[in-house]
Amino acid sequence: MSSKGIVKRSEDFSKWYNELVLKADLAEHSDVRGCMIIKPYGYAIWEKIKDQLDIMFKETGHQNAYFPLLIPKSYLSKEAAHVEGFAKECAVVTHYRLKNSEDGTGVIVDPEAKLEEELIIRPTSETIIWNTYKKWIQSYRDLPILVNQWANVVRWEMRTRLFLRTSEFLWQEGHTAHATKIEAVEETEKMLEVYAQFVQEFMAVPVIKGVKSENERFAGAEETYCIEALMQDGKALQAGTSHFLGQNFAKAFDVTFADKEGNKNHVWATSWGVSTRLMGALVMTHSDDKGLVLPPKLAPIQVVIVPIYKNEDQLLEISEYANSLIKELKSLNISVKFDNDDNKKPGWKFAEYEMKGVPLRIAIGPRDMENQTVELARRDNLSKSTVSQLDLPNLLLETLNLIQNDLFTRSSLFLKENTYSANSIDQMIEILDAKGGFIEAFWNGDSKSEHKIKELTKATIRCIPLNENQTGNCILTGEPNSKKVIFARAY
RNA sequence: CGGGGUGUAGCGUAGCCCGGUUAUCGCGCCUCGUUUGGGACGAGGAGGUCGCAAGUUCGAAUCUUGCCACCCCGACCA
Repeated sequence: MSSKGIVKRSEDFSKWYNELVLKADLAEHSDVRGCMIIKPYGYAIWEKIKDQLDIMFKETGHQNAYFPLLIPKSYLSKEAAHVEGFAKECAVVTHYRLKNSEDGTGVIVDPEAKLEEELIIRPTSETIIWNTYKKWIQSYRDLPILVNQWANVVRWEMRTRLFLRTSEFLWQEGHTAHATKIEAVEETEKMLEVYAQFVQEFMAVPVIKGVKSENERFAGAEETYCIEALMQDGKALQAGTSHFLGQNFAKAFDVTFADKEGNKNHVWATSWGVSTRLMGALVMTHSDDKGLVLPPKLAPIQVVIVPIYKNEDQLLEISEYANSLIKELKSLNISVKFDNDDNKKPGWKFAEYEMKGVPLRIAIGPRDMENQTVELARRDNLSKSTVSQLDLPNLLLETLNLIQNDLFTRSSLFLKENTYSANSIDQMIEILDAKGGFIEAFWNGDSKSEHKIKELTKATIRCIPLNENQTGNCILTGEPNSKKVIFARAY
């Protein structure tokens, strides 16, 4: 690899992703296995994601709260399926103190300081939250509880990738409590809709909404709703999940409420989350061989201005114009950076901002100043044009909107073009081996068939699409009246 | 956690098989000057526990063992 650029997607998609994340300054590996350092530029994108989602959660009536990182080990085991799902990947705190080692070479765990009850670092917070909700809920008047928390969680993963799967990751987890099943199901579906809207409208990533098969369901859920996205290499990525938890956690933690008639009932629950994995989806959906491509709505810098000059006077003149332009752009809520760093040449800056995915670049040189123009370059399609300085701010605003739309149009087309239907296992394997993608096929609903298909094709059922009533013959068994599902090889 | 690979300056690397002066080169970094419309050029300079630990040896980047990290492929997963 040269110190410039990154490997091509067509050569090694996985390597391309890794290099891009590092070179675009999004994140790097920490010294602790499986953990990542999210760098300021990467974190700025995450903050944009977070801020927008937070607005949307609040618009739908939710409030933020914070529950502890450490959870008593015993809580996890209260819900059988839940402990089954998470026990194998929990970090455990066993001691609360260190002391100097006797040979003076460092510190050791103080064996005297063993915890009576070991604590686990949350892999998710259902247990501690439901243990708390028990205290919060007595009557139907206490319901619904609509709470979200922004937090970090730890799942001890065997194989990690920056953003896509790390041992510690950032996410939000919504946890709601309801008096009726209908209301809880509605909440689950509502939040799935919020996710779908956010991902499509802000990330410009098209998704398929559906529910998971039993195998793929969240540990402890009655039903897991999800949005599934398709990456450029033809692999699927689960972008968000929303779970209808039924009364499982209410029963496990004995959370009941008195209804209007005074009858005691168990509370109905939901939980839903998206994580820093969305960053991975963002990268793998839009970016190209020159680096990151960001949708304007999530770009920390939407417009970069690069001056081109031969002497101080020219720079001064360009700066003067640039500063007045910046003022106008700020009033239009466009984030802009004027890069007048004299140590870097324009060509270097061009490449750098392309790597970082800045949607629009303006280059201004003496020639432009003379003609009252600027050179405008779009990151998404790499087009360049010379445009008038007159009414430039509005043009930029329009172009940013255009880019946002074009990205979504393009990724939607990709999704459409890479969604196939298959009538036989052989055909499915053939398609998957050739180009990946989503495969629509019929499935008899049996877990055993699902496992068998996975064994044969390495593809899993990504989801059973919502509002899909079509039936046909099962791709494995040929059974009639099987339901239509989406298969793919997945991250 | 299994199989394979890699680890040498901030980054990328040569040297390792076959042990022997002061560890190679490029990029980046610092200073000065010239430059600036697609990753500039010259001169000078700084920068190294050769992943970590132990062992073999007169002598280890090089050989042996263990450990760690990362990458690829499996199993598991958001």
